[in-house]
Amino acid sequence: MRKPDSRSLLDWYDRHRRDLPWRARAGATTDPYAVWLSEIMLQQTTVQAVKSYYLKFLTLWPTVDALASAPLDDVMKAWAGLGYYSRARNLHACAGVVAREHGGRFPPDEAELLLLPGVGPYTAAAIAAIAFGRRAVVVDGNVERVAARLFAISQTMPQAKAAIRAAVDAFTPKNRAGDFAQGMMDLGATICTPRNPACGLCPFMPACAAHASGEMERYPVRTPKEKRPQRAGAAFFLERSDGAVLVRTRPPRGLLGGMTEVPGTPWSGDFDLAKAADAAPVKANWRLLPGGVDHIFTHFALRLSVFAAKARVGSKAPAGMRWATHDDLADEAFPTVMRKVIAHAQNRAEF
DNA sequence: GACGCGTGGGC
DNA sequence: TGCCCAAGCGT
Repeated sequence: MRKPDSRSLLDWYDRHRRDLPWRARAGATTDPYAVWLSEIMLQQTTVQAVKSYYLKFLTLWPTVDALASAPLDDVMKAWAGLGYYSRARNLHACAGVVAREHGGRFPPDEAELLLLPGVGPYTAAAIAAIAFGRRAVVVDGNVERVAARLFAISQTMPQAKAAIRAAVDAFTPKNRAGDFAQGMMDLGATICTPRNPACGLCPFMPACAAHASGEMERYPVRTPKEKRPQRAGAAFFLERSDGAVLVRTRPPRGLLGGMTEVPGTPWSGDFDLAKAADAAPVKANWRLLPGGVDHIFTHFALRLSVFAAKARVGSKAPAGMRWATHDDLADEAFPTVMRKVIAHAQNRAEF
């Protein structure tokens, strides 16, 4: 079997690189702000999901100084629907640090990038390599998979991370480290995929230990996951006759931190629907709507029962809550699960 | 080092 | 359908 060669990957990248909104033309340099913004959005998130958000953010805030000057609420609203909302909070905090402490310019040094909020080992290396041309060892999920297969690393994850990183380090070229990193990621996303890898199109096929063994999908080796627990709760959809909806803001940290929600019960594994109406935020003629809302989070599945009632235009919002007017409803920082609740209630308004 | 943290798409 | 996973980070 041949030794793998970074040159063959760079040649492949020059011919097959994906055209992405945040990616500069071949040979051109990229605005570090654009690289940073895209990398934060791409954390655990698919390219397809990121594209429209990336373009929206660049339009709303073309520079890191503009983003730093924006109210956090506006950033949370613009991020709504993309998930992992602590990223949005850290994004805003990071923009502030870069604007105030670095004169509006991202530091080119990997160790300094690592100090920024929301920037971890992967993102610091990616920005250093892609935006500044520094040699850095860039290891994301794609690179892990490519390297684990190429070198048949048989330890289970995450224990294998050290060996994978060492292998990628030894394999990363001094020049074009940014293109090398993006090439490894493009290869993982389009050829060396988790299932049914297209080995016939891979520049590493003659050098790949996993391909030689015929067990490509065995790598990286993972331990099976626990079953996802189920939780349940109730949401209370109170709508005024002018279309305003009663909402509140979640605490800044934790699940859906800082996002807007319809008031409701806690979500628990032993939710009792019979007692749910006692938790309503105001006295009203609450009716339990038929059906419910199902939503899957990373670590639990949720089923929400939805109660609905009407309120007069003059009704005051209880302490800690507010009315989201009909016209502003679409712009609220609702996470997807809350958009489902609202759509469910509005679709069943006749009940 | 393990866990908490969203959402949507592919098969 | 249920499960896996996606350019990870903070605690």
